[in-house]
Amino acid sequence: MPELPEVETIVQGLNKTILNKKIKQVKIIYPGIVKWKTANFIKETLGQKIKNIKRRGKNILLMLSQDKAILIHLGMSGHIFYTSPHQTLDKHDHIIFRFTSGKKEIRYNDPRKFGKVKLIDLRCCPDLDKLGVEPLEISEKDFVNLMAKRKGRIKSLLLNQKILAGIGNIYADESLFEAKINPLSKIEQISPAKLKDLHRSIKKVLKKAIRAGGSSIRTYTDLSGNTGRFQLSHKVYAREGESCKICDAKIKRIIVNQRSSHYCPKCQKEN
DNA sequence: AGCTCTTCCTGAAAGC
DNA sequence: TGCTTTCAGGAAGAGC
Repeated sequence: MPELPEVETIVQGLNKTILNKKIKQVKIIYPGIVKWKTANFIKETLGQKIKNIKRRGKNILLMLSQDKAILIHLGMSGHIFYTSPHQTLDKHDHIIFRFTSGKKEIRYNDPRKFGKVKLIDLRCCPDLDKLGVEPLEISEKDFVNLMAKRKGRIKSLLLNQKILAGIGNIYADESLFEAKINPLSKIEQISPAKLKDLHRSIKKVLKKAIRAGGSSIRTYTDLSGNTGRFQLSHKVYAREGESCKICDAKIKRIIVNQRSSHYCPKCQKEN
């Protein structure tokens, strides 16, 4: 599941490989991923230069001009590969971008087809406009104020892209463990001091994950097919039944708002 | 407003 | 062994 650190890693990789390259060919094998009329998408992107590559939440933005960009959201199982054109096509390769320079091409691969690719105008783009603040950019004060305005369970809030953009299930669980907050906790019951802990924890976890090249739980890899290393540092995610690395209690998994949540019942007491 | 359920989709894992 | 069922979850939308 590509979340902020994985997407950030991919964006860094793209900046090293396709920056300033001009799109020579766009092959759409499975049009369902492209949320735009196929012919128009090809017409609008052909001949365009990748002027910059940015991340916003879990979205990858291939900037074609000041206002125009190709937006890629990897969904659950989306991959971007930078590979030789001679490489045999995988059955889940859906889109191919070829460039006027360089020997390799970009392939969008997505077994579960939850991802999307579209051409957007940044002056008016609901996909981006609706997103909340970047968790690595928000100040402690703003974070506490943002939380204070909200009700409901802290876990759901962390997953809500309209409030904080980029955190998914892995980093929500890891951040809550780091801050010693139970995923079921109601926001209004969490003290400002604890919210400050959470703010610090989110940044710490995300930064560490970016440095580790993201988490490879099931299928995530970078552009070259290399796995990340942060899964080795996970303290709760996908560790149900295993021992807490701090207190030795057994890690529990529960469902919070349709999402599985992993936590240590001893370190993260409900208040 | 927030919670729950549903849909999209397929590979992996579990169950029989 | 091999078939069938369940589960995983990012995001959106419906209904409460």
